[in-house]
This record gives sequence, C-alpha cells and structure tokens, in this order.
Amino acid sequence: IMSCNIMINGFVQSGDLDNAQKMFDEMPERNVATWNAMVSGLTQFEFNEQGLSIFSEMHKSGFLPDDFTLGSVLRGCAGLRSLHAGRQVHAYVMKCGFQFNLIVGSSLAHMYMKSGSLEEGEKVIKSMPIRNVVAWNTLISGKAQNGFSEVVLDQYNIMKHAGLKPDKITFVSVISSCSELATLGQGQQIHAEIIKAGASSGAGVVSSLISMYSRCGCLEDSMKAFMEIEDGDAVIWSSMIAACGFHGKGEEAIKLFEQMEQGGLKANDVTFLSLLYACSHCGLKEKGIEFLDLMVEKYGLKPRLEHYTCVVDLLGRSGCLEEAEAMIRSMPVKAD
RNA sequence: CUAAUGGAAGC
Repeated sequence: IMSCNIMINGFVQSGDLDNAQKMFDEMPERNVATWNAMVSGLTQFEFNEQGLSIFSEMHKSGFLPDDFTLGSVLRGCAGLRSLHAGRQVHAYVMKCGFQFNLIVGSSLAHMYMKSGSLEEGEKVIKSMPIRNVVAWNTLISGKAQNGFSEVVLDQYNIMKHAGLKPDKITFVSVISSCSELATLGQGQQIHAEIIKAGASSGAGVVSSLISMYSRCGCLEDSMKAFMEIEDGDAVIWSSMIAACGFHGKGEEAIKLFEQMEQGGLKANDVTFLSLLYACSHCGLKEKGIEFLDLMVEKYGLKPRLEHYTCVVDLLGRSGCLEEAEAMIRSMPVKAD
C-alpha cells in the first residue's frame, strides 16, 4: 500500500492526475494516506468537487478521516467558496473531535474567510488552544482579503507580541495592506523588518514591495526592489510594468515587457492588463492595439472585458470614436 | 507514504 501511495503522490507532483486516479482505482487495499493523497492531489489542482466526492466515498467505505484529510477537504471547500459544504465539514470535525487540532483549525478558519465569513473564521482561530504562524497568517491574510487592511497591522503586532516570528507569507499580507492603504511609513518600517528577518528574497515579498512603493508614490524604490532580484517571475515583472503605468511611464512599461519577452518569461492576462493600462494612460494608441493583438495571436490568451475596456478607453481618449465603437461591437465579450 | 496560510492590474 505504502509504495502505491508514494507512486500516487509522484503522479500528483508531476500533475498527472489521470495516472494517479488510475493507480488509486486499481489498488485492492487502501489506507487513510491513500485517500488523503488523492483528496489532496485533486484539491491542489482545483478539482475541488472531485476532491470532495472522493472524501465522501472514503467516508462511505468506512474510513475515518485524520487531520491530513480534513485539511485537504477544507481546502477544497475554500476553493469552491462553499460555506454550505464547509459548514457540513465543520460539523463533522466537531463530531470527530478535531476542533482543537492546529491544522484543522486553520483550515476551517481559512475556509470561512475565503467564503466571505470573516467572523466565523476569526471565531475558529480564537478558539484554538495553540496558534502557529500558519494560523496567524490565515487570520492576517483573511482580514487583508476581506477589506480590513486597517487592522492588519494591529494583528501583526499582536502576533509578534505573542512571541511568533512572522514569515514571508506574513510579510506579503502586511505589505499588501500597506499598499492598499498607501501608508508609506508603515510600509518602510515593515520593509526594514523584512530585511532584518532575511526575508527579502522571496518572489511574493518582492512583488508586494514593488506595488506598495509604487502606490505610495515612490517609483524609485519599486525599481530598486525590482533590480535587487535577478530571477524575477511573471508576477514580479507584471508588478513593475503596472508600477510604470501607474506613474504614467508608458514607454518604460513597454520596454520592460520587451525585456520580459526576451528573457523567455511568459506574460499572462494580468501582465497584459497592466501593459494596456499603461498604454491607455499614456495615449499610446498604436501600441495598445498591437498588444491586444499580440495577446491573442502570440500568447493565445483570451482578453477579458477589462482588456477591451482599456483599449476602448484608449481609442476614445485618442479621439478615435468610430474605432472605439467598432471595437465595442466586435468584442466577443458583452460590454457593460 | 498523505495535510492547513501568501504576491501583480482593475474594482
């Protein structure tokens, strides 16, 4: 059983869920880890419904879940934003006596917060007898994502006061909140703590720093953070492109995009949105149209309404009302 | 052997 479990996991790691499923189906005997590997594999790739149905199959086969199972199942519920499914699992958690488990607790809280119920999530975290960094991060990022950026910093300080060391994930949430609020002083202070903690090399940290400095009006500092990392990913590059656009530096944004292409990094829909905004803000009409085209032809990306909105905006600003109208009519997406 | 939290645009 154990070697089959290891193989299932190997397939999952390489993204080959079909073979993982096949292996799973062909096993004559399974243990809890077998079921867990399957549930976790499915939810990791956002096949959340399927993960949940494996879980119910597991239940029907008479297996009791452990904290590994419940963590993955709740992740699936969070992915679905399903309060309904989540509450059912919560009831089950209570029945099995897992409510004070560290992993199950943070998973429950995460599920509630992702599903928009910050209060219930917070209640779960508060009821936990022990809280580790993940539990704190769950609370902090939950508040940040539900529009309570103002209390994120307080929460962060409480966490430190409780004797916990913030990690890169904590920093990302806190910096993002500073960015949201455009509170430069606080952002700088956290940045200093990031450096002191030796956490400044993470891609997530860097991209959140870039956008925080940009939103606070310090494009220079965004650039500095950007330059300090040599192997930036698509999100980092997109952040920097957006920062340039935000500051009306359309040409710079385009240059960055070209460098990004030369570096072999794959631009995504957000990269293009940032780029199109940059063009739009700077009245770079030809370029904007060109990029929308490139996005479809070369990258095979489907423009969303926001992409079209950008270009329509750009055409309108450039005084090309007929072209703008033509674009609205030809969009494969419904206008608003 | 299997498990929970994070980053870019817009809003």
